[in-house]
Amino acid sequence: MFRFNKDMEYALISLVEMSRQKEFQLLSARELSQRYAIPFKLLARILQKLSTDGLIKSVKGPMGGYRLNEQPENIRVSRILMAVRGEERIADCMSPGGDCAQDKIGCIIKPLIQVFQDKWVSFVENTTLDEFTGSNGNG
Amino acid sequence: MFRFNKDMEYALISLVEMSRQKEFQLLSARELSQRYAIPFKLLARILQKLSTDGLIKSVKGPMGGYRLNEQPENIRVSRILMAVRGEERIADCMSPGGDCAQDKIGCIIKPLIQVFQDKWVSFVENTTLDEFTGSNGNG
DNA sequence: AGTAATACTACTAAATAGGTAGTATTAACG
DNA sequence: CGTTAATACTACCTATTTAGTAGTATTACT
Repeated sequence: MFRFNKDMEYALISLVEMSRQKEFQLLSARELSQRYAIPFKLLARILQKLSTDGLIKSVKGPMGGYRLNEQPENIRVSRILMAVRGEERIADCMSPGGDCAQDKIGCIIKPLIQVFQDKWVSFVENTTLDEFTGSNGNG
Repeated sequence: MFRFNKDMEYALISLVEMSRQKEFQLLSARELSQRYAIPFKLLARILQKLSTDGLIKSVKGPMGGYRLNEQPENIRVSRILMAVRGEERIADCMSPGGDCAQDKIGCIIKPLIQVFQDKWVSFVENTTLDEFTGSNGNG
């Protein structure tokens, strides 16, 4: 819980790598897959999601590949999450149809969850890719 | 991903309910389980974790139950997470042994993940139970 | 035509989350 | 002192989600 899953990790790796490419230069799924030992088909599927969203541009055929379709400073983490995962709620409690913890009065933890939800959204909206393209860890 | 799971929901419900009790008054797992239609044994197990942690105090025997062992304003969400789930990392990338996305230089997304991790920790450290004991939603 | 790339969909395996069951321990109460 | 109602602990099972695999279609460079 509260973890980046592999899909998100792979998407982030790909986007950071693309942000390091020269402008208009393409990066193929095969190249990325080999460089980071990511299963090829799995990675391809994720890149296709990013492409469908418009975050990256795809070029088919030999010499094809992907490149960023936005400036890194305009790529919000919220958008990456949306492209990879679609709409998501922070708890069942927040669902519209509502698998909600009801007593006779109402959902007792909804106010709490709402505070979390709001802060979380604000965080992912205000964090962009360019914050991370600088120095490299060695983990 | 990035969701409260049921264990956390049940823990939050229980703690908010206990914070509404009169001082030293006990609330039993059975009562909570019935009030919110939470499976009894499952809830009991979670309450035992909170009790082991010291967040709540347990009293055995007939007329027994649980009560808060701390003031709501001193109960940080980080502590509830720790009690229920134990130590957790925001991504495999942050593990010490490190299932990390390595290229030849180092882990390419570690700086990014670290920013998230830090902000997340600061958030759960600075959010306490008393922020939520006020008005009730009707979810 | 051959090949190397993306696009799409179905399926399978592994891991996690959610729930069930049974037994032990404790303490109030008649 | 036995019954009962509570917590404590552990093992197990099921459902859902995550992660990975496979195959085929499409596109475009050579």
